[in-house]
Amino acid sequence: MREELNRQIDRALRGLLVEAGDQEDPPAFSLEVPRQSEHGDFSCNVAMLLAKRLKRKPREIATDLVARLGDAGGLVAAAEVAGPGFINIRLDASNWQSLVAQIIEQGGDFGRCDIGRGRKIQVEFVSANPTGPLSTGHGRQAVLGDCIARLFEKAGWDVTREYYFNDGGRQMRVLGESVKARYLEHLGLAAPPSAESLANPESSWVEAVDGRPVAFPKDGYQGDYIADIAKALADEHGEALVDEPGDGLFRETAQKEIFADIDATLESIGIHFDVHYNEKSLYDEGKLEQVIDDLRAKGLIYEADGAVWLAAEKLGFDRDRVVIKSSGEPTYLLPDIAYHREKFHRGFDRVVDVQGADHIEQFPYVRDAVAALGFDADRIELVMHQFVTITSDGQRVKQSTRKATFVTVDELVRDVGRDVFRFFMIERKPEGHLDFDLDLAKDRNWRKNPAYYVQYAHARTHGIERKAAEIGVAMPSPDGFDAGQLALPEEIELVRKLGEFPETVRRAAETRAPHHIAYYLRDMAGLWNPYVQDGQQHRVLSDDDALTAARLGLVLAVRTVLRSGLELLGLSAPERM
RNA sequence: GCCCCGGUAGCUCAGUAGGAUAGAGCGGCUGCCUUCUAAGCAGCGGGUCGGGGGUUCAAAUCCUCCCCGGGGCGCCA
Repeated sequence: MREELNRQIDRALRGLLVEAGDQEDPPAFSLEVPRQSEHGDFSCNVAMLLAKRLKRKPREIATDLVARLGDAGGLVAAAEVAGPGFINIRLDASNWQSLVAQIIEQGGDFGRCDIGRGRKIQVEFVSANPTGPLSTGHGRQAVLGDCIARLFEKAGWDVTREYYFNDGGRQMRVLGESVKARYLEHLGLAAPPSAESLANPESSWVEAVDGRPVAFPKDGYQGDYIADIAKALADEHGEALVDEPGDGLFRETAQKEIFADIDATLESIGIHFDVHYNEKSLYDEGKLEQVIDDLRAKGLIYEADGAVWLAAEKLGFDRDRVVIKSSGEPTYLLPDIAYHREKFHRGFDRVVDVQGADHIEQFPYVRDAVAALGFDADRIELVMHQFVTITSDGQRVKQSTRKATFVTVDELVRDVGRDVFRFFMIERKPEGHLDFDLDLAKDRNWRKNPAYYVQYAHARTHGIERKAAEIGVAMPSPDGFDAGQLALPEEIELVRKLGEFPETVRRAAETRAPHHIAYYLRDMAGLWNPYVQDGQQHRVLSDDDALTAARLGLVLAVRTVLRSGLELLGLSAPERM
């Protein structure tokens, strides 16, 4: 509809330019849905854009264009000049009415597009190290990444959801040390600190427990889950593991169990990954050495102070970065570069990294290093998101990762349920802070809680269908009603909103911003709920068979779009509530 | 000091390929239950779009300077 209108305006425009003796191409004008419906279905700004070029008054140009548009026929019901030179266009109502049948016919495909043309895109998200339960920040990222992936699927991309599994490096060693410390403590063998602990500079921290000194790693993980794992190991093996290094069985057990928990958490909010990519495999397959060699060949690697450096200044950064520490261990940067190069080797046309704001600084190094290795850096995109705060009773709920007093995804999901969790996490634009209103999220009142409000709008379509069945009225087929019956302003309004869905999906996909879908759904529900509620004015089920059929068609169209939208956010679309 | 992100109604936030009278939810106030779910709906009140300059026919939106908040600037990840 929009495209057709665009063509017609373009044709009128070219005619006008030819007559004016102007050889240039017409300007790129906008054709938007005005805020106020009194301004018509579409509004065009082209006359104002041309004013200077043609040295004529905008309103004059607009008037000429409207005259030329007159021949359009069929599509346009009325076009008028307004304000400083807008051309406001009202479409013939039949255009909107026929949309209802189209939506029903297309079903879940309404809103789908083929921007991706089947190309391969990878969305990497969560990628949390298996050192503890998922925090709310991870939860936000999980929902965000998943919704972005859903949008890409809707836009015709072949999507791979990927979790980069950090199982190499120091962090996992500290995890193992932490478990071992708790293991010794549990067996009453913790004091004094073991020789191994004291010999290791990373394990020299001594913590007082019940007045006794206990060896515990510096920056160790203090959560109860560590003690639980330790206890399970003690129960199973007794004192047999006293001489086992922290980096061995302790680390492996902790990693496995914690990851299983993470997986279960993600499962509980409906998130699945296609690939779990192991950092360790990059080590095992020699990818790190390859990257070093290739970067060295480009003159971007040098040695100094016993470490290996990336000459980042040559790439325009303000300082160089260590990629292999003097200890011989790579920093996170090296495997990251290797990993991202692998993404291209694996054939992805486009790569999207979803990351928290704390990682933002690192991204350019990875991207530009991969670019230096000969890949198109524009094909790597970053979606950055800020963190989550939890508010209850007007107060911030205090969170500390170090003390392991943070609110976990599990706790939140237990309190508010999966659908509300997802909706609240996706409702804000990624780059802004997200304030999770726990009281509102817990509120079962559908009027207040926006997640329920949208779901309830969907459930209402089924409520009407149930009522129809009761009185023996069948739901119509796409060609089984005359949509011309839908003539009330609020009905046209509803259909117009339905018509915006494809454009909304496209925009959300292109800008990687799923919150647009959440807002669209609230708007849609905000039109539909009142329509249903105010049934004195326009009951769907009435004595007028033709009108009833048309309104039931509207019910089906609304349901189709609401369900598609909920699906894009990964929410259920309940039939009754 | 440098880099990134925010600053829009009492609160939480939409709105940036420049468009007309800046929107929503929550909270507040006032109404509506013989109804396809009142777990709902209608209405009212609420604003120097952080501030100053600039570009433009037109700026919340673009440029610039400043203020405030968050994050980051490691041989941590």
